[in-house]
Amino acid sequence: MRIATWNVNSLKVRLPHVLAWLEQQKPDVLCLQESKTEDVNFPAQAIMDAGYLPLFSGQKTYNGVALLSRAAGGAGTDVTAGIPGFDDPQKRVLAATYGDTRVICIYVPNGESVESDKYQYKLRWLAALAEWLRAELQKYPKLALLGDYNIAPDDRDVYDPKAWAGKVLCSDAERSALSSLLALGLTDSFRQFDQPERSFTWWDYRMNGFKRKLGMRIDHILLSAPLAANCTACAVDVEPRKLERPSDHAPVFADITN
DNA sequence: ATGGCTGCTTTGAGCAGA
Repeated sequence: MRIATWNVNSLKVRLPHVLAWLEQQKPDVLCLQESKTEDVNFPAQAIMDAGYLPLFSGQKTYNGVALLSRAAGGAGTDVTAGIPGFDDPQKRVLAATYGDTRVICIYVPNGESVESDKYQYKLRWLAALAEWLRAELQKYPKLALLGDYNIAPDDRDVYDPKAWAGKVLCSDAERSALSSLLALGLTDSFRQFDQPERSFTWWDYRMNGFKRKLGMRIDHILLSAPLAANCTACAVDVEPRKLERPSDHAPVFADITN
């Protein structure tokens, strides 16, 4: 199966790009973040017309996550929105089971800056996520955690690591929180394979960030051991970032046999 | 040089993103 993640920065604006990408890449499950769409306005019909079944948890203006799965593979089951026990009005988590694979779509808080209250919220949020995942992994040995983590794991994932040292997305506490997720038994599927230098998933709209290759790798696919063992590829597809009115993020996909 | 783009919002200046 092919699983993928894409922060679309408004599904309303990016719907044509998403439909084209589904047609071209034919993922079995695509996780979306920043749909910025209330559920009542979710473009479910257009998604279904493209041969996909949508699950969504959204709100006006900010956040919003969705899971799109190939209709032939059936709808997801055991759907969970949010982190159980973590009271949060922000719509950032959606999980569903496809066959025997648990797919969890996450939109980690940005954090704004290490001095911000939003940074503390980010760290609390990540701690709650890790606690919940510990239980999820017990229930679902085949688990994939995909999304916008808003964390660059390593200096090679940052265009200018010296300038970003200690800053939000790169701070020790954030990288430590990511390590805690990996310590649960998850693998960064992207680093299972040789990758081009300067592989990124987000580029600032300003200052021609994309053309100048000034980006960060902050969107990730983490796989539990049984899935990582059967993962045959993981890559960033930068093509949608070249389109008119692109999202500032590019999609990432992973291929898993069986 | 704290800007710069983009999307959104009881429509227009301000927030948020990263």
